[in-house]
Amino acid sequence: MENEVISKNFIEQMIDKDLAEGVYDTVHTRFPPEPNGYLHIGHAKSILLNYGLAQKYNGKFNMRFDDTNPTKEKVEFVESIKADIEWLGADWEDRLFFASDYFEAMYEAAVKLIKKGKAFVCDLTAEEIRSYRGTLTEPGKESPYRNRSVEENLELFEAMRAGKYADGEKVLRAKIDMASPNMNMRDPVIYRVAHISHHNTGDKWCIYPMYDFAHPIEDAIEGITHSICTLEFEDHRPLYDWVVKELEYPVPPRQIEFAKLYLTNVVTGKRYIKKLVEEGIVDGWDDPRLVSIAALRRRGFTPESIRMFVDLCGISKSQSSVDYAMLEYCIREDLKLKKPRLMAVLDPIKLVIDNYPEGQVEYLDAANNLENEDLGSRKIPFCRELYIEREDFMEEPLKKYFRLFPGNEVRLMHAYFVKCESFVKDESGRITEVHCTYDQETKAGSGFTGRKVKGTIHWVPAPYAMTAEVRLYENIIDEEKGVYNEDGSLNLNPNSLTIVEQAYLEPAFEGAKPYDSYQFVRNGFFCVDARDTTEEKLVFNRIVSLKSSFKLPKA
RNA sequence: UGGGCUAUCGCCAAGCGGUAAGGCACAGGACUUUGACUCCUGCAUUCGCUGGUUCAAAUCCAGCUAGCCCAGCCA
Repeated sequence: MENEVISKNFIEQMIDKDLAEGVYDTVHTRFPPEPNGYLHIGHAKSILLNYGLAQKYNGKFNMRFDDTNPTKEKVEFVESIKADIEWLGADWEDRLFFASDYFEAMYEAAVKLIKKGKAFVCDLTAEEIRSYRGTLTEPGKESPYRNRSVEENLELFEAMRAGKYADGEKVLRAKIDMASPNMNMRDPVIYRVAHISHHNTGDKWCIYPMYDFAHPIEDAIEGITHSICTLEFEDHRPLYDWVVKELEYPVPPRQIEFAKLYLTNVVTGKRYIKKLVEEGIVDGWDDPRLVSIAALRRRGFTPESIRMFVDLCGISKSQSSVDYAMLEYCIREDLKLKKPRLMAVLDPIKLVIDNYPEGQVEYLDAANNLENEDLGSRKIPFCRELYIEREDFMEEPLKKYFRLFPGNEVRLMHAYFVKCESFVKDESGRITEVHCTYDQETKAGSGFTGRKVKGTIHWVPAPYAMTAEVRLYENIIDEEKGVYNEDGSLNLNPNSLTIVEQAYLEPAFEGAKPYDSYQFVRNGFFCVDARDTTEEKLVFNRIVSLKSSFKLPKA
């Protein structure tokens, strides 16, 4: 079947090389988010990449919260992150870790550096450290505290831990090179004082390690072989390697960077999403217009579709922005064969079948999905009065329009051929009713071949139709102007607000559950809203529209 | 002459010295219980630019250009 050769991405090539050269004899990856917000589509790429690599190489995948800065972290976020990752299908088995559980080991590691003369306690203020650091083009200068004795450093560091200093009073710094062209190597701060309660360790600590120091230690402790992160950490790799080397870990992990996932016309920055949420422009982290995992789930995207998407995007080091259409393609592709195709009329117009006996009802058998018989079938009541889509009737047809117009015959999906005889307008000229006659011979499935019809339209039985709200979300970013304005602010699309339509549905929707996704014939893919649906009221969010090559000109 | 990274179709992305994969999007056509789906067909004489090496370069070398990242006691 699938005989296409999927070439390996550059990370897999590096791993192959490592394995071949015996640098590592296994593959161990991890996903290390800081619990300071919700996960979005970009994180999904990283999660699936790391988890996928572990699977491909028969290795292991760890889940680890990188919680070394208590000022930004919350348990609320660790719970949501765990839920999102599970939903995506990445399995960390019994390996759920917290960086904060390694604080003691990190403290010991810092002591080791001090003893080696590779770290010192610095009394400079934050501003002084900044000015001593130099600039991008000029080297920095050494701190006056740089040459304290090992003994003094040890004593001071212990006092830092004991809480003898206020926030900002002292820091521990690595002793590397103030003249390095790489800013990260100019004696980076590796421990700071912060008298604040930590979500995991409480008040046990008042000093916290910095990312650059903590991360390599976390990886080494867990036996991570390939520590995969995004491009902005490329400049940090020399420091990562320095820490791992000075601490003398027998099998040092390797950091590999890849490009973040950006989507066109979508806000992916955590900062901006937070702003949208706080200003009430969207109604929460799971607002369907966002691309957080929670939002995508609420909108009806499946884990499978997201995995397919991430797969399709590929892994590289070039900064890129993937077309939103690719995401839509993935959900269409995943749902089209596994979800029922049901009929719903979003903008109704009444259709009366004049030669169909008043009061008569027959239950037609309709396949749930013509392409997938496994989905079975349902019975739809058919009667004299139906609703059809307003755009499926034209008083004066455009060329190549083959739906309903005076004198034309079309098929009612799953039912009969119907021929338009007349129509009714109100005072304002708006069409209110279309009158047809049907041909009993032409019942769907009867094998009738007498004549053909160019168009087929969907419908709903008027007396039996259920009503529901359908929300059509527009992209929150203006598609033409792009994401940002010239001043760097977000370029919001005023039309992104929910457009609510009162839809008429077949009775089959009875019992629909939150997160259920459906195909509405010709209207696209919809998901039962998880937040706003009640027992009396069904609300659907549109996941994606179907493609349609015949577009009616706009009025 | 600060450092690091990246540049292949509108958007992703293979390619690793032997003469430009694939997907999305788009455009035609066939089919159709909807114009969806499916199925065909088309879509880079050219790889940021300029030179050089070679029988042969997107792939090697040199020089340019453009974009992204770095001066948190954030991650």
